[in-house]
Parts: sequence; C-alpha cells; structure tokens
Amino acid sequence: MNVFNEPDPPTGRAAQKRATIAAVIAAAREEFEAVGYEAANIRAIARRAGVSAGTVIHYHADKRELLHAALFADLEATLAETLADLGRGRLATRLGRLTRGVFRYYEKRPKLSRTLLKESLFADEPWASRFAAQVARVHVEIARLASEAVSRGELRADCDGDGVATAYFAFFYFALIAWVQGGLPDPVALVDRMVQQHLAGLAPGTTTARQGKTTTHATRTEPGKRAESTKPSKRAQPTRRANTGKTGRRR
Amino acid sequence: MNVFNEPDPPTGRAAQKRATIAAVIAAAREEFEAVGYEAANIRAIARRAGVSAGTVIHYHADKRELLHAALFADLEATLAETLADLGRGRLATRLGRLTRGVFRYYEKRPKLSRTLLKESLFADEPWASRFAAQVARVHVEIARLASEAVSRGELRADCDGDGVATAYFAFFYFALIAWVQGGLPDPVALVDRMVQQHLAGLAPGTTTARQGKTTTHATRTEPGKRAESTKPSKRAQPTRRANTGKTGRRR
DNA sequence: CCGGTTCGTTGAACACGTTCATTGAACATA
DNA sequence: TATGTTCAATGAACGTGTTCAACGAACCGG
Repeated sequence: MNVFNEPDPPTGRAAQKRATIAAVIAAAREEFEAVGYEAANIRAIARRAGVSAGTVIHYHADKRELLHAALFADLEATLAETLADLGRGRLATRLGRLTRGVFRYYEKRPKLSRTLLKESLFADEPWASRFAAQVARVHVEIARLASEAVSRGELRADCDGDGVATAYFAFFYFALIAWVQGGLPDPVALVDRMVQQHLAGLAPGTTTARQGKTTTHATRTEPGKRAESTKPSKRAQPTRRANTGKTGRRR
Repeated sequence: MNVFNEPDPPTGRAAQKRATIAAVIAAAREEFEAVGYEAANIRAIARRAGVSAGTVIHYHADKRELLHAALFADLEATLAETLADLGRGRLATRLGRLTRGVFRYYEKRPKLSRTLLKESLFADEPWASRFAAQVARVHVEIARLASEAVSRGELRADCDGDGVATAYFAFFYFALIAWVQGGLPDPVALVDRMVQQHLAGLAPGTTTARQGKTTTHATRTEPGKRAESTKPSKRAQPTRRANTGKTGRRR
C-alpha cells in the first residue's frame, strides 16, 4: 500500500500486462501526435511509457502496428460521431457532411495525416482487415442513405447503393491523397463536386441504357472491396531539380 | 585498352559518374524486381553495381528515391505505349483500354506492385512533382478524349473534360489500391463499371440541374490536383486475431 | 611539370527498428 | 513451505538505412 501520490502498480500478471499495454499505447499516441511518425522513435515511446523498447515491440509487431493501435480508436470514434450526425436532407448534402466530418480527423493532425492515410490504405494484416471492416460499416451506411434517396425519388429505383458507396470512397480517398500531398487545398469541395456529378447519372429521368450499349452493372461492390486512388498530384510543375548527385546534401 | 570481354571503365570524372549512376540504377531495378522492395537492401544493390553502399546513397537521397529512379522510366514507357494504343471508339471503351494498359504495369510485378503504388502515391519531392506531371499528361489526354466524345454527341456539350479525367483517376486508383491489398480480384472491371456509371450522368438527355438544386460545378480540376483514394479493403471479415501480444511471434 | 583544388568514392560509424537469450517475479502444485 | 513452471519484461545484440570523415585520382592554373 503506497501512501504517496504514486499509485501502486497493478499486481498479477494479467493486470500488469494490461496496464503495460495501455501505457505503451498512450505513450505512442502522445509521441506520434507530438512529433509525427518518422520522428517518433521506439526508444522515446518506451521511455514515455516507462518500459523498455523490447517491451514496446513485444506487444506490437512493429512501429506501423503501433501507429494503428494508437490511433484506430480515434478514427472509429470520429466515424461513429459523424455518422450519427448526418441529419436529414438530400443524399449529396448528407454525404457532404460525412466528408467534412471524416476529413476533420486528418485535418487536425498536420503532422500525422499523411502517414495515417498512407499506412491505413496499405496496412498489413491484421490491420488491413480491421480497416476494411471499418470501411464496410460506413459503406453499409452510405448504401442505406442511397436507398432512402431512392424512396424519396431522388435517385432512380434501380440504383445500386453499393455502387454509390464505392464511388463515394473513390472520390473521398482520391481527394484526401491529393490534399496530403499538398496538391489540393480543399478536398471536401472536390468530393462534393464529384459526388454531384456522379449522382447526376443516377437521377430519375436518366436511364441505364446508354447509346445503345448495355450497361453491364456488376450487381454489388462487395463491401470488402475497396479503394481506388489517384496519383496524388502536387503541382504540375515537375520541379526539375536536376539530379545533381548529392551536391546539395548534408555537406 | 582492355582486350578481354570486360569493357574499360570510363575515364574522366563526369564519365565515371554517369557510369556509376547508371550501374546503380540498373542494379537497383534488378534487385527490386528480383526480391521486392523490403527484401532488397542497399548493400546487396551496391554489390550488384560494384560500388559501395555509401555510393548508392550518394546518388539517391534514400532507398525510396532509388526505387522511383529505378522504375519511373518503365512507368513512363507503359503510359506512352498505352496512350498511343487507345484506338477509336466510345469514350468508355477507350478508357477501358487505358485502364488495362496501365494495370499491366502493376500486374506483371507481383513483388513490387504494392510498394510501387504506395510509394508513388505518397512520394516526397522531387518525385511527388514528377509523378504529378506524369499524371497531368494522362489527365490532359483523357480530357481530350472527353472532348471528342462531346463532338460525337456521346457526352453533353457542357461536359467538363477535366471532371471526367479526375473521376477516372479516382476510380482507377481506388481499384488499384483495393487490388494490391488483396480485396479486389479484377480492378479493371470495377473501373469500367464506375466509369460507365459516372458517364451516365454526362450523357445527352441528362441535365446538370438536378431536383431543383443547382449543381455548382467547379470549373476546372487543375491537372496538378489529383487523387482520392478509398480505403483498400481486404475482406469485410475483420480477422479478429485477438491481440495475443507477441505469443505467435518469432518465438 | 608542379602544386593546390575538386570531387567521386569508400568504409567505418551511427541511429533506429527489431530480435532474442535471459531474468526474476507471479503462479501452480504437492 | 518448497519447488517447478510460466511469462512479462529487459537490455544487449543484430540488420539495415543512412551519415560523414577521409582518401586519392582527376582536374586546373601558373
């Protein structure tokens, strides 16, 4: 029983293990948020958590997994919150709210947004599946919104909610990548535009039969099937920067 | 003058430098293609090139830049070739050929496709700009195809070629990411579908004014402005794999 | 030709992510 | 209580990307 301000360490292996894991994850989150992913190093995180570097790596396969573990819950919370706040209105309007809500997760982390996006898109297992499941949940929600839009007469009766959701994700991630690469100041506006344009093809009064060509829609974009991304562009300026070897290097 | 099968090393600093750079890039490409990015290491590449590891890094800021330098020309060649072979036909058909042609670049490199995609999408300068310029060139070409489609009456007269190109890239990269993450067996088919759906909203007989809401199109998606990507999904199966700590690790 | 300068190149050293043999406290059993 | 087993945790060691002081040959100017 420690009478000082320092709480007793939990006793028992299971409890100690849980406490250690929690301390490591908290320390990692703080370190990543403070200095970014590249600058954060395992030894600093270990010190912050009061354990050894070996212990940090004991509970997470590698630095990347530690990043996922440290930030995943935040993303989950953001999604839940955003989805709960989509309100009413036209499909495009609600998707716009979704875009803004989720974008905020990245926007408020200038030091981390790029790595968070990059590493989540290309995560290894088991995190690939966790992110996939996360996206699937949003996907289902978007499909639901699309169904409501059909009911309201906003979209044609034969509209495929999955197709809408898939297109939405394509636009969203495309805009996000462009933004983290510095090539797009307002990703939200771009997503809005692309969604508008896309939904235009699904509106009542339009048909799926185009210029005599049968549109062979695949029936369902499996929720587990994601992603398309565009080259993140910076500027069209190739920034020649002649390959002067290492002349300008750290010399 | 060496009479054996081994050519004389070039003399003079400039010539020597050029030869060294070329040897390093060639060795890097071979090593990356042979064992993939992660398994390839600088020391092995240096040995293959007949120089020191320090020299490899002297000419390329880091391993990632070496990857870009080693493979960029291949991508350029693939794009040029593909663009030259789009043939005639409907816009969707030609875009389909573009998709297949570029997809081949990735498909024939099972060991490298994932890293190539990941690192090109999130490249640092000066490579970010180089990739951006590359995409811009394709973007302009797609916009031109869209204009032709307008002339042929395939698309409405007020269609924005840039918008078409942007959407195309969104779909393309989305599908590619899903594919490299193992969640999408046929990315080309998905791109085709999404393009079809999107172009549906641009066809003659459809209007930009939807359900009484004015569609505020941004006029031009700057070619330097790219990218949107969707979460690459694996399967919707979260692959729980309880965080059993490092039990199953290399022990 | 000679001497000073430049620069391509090297390999040892360093930093960081990661591995792994070892330790000692927690735990279980007789 | 004594003893054997288990496992959370450690820190030294390792592998790899990267840095950088140093070297010697190419180069330049007098």
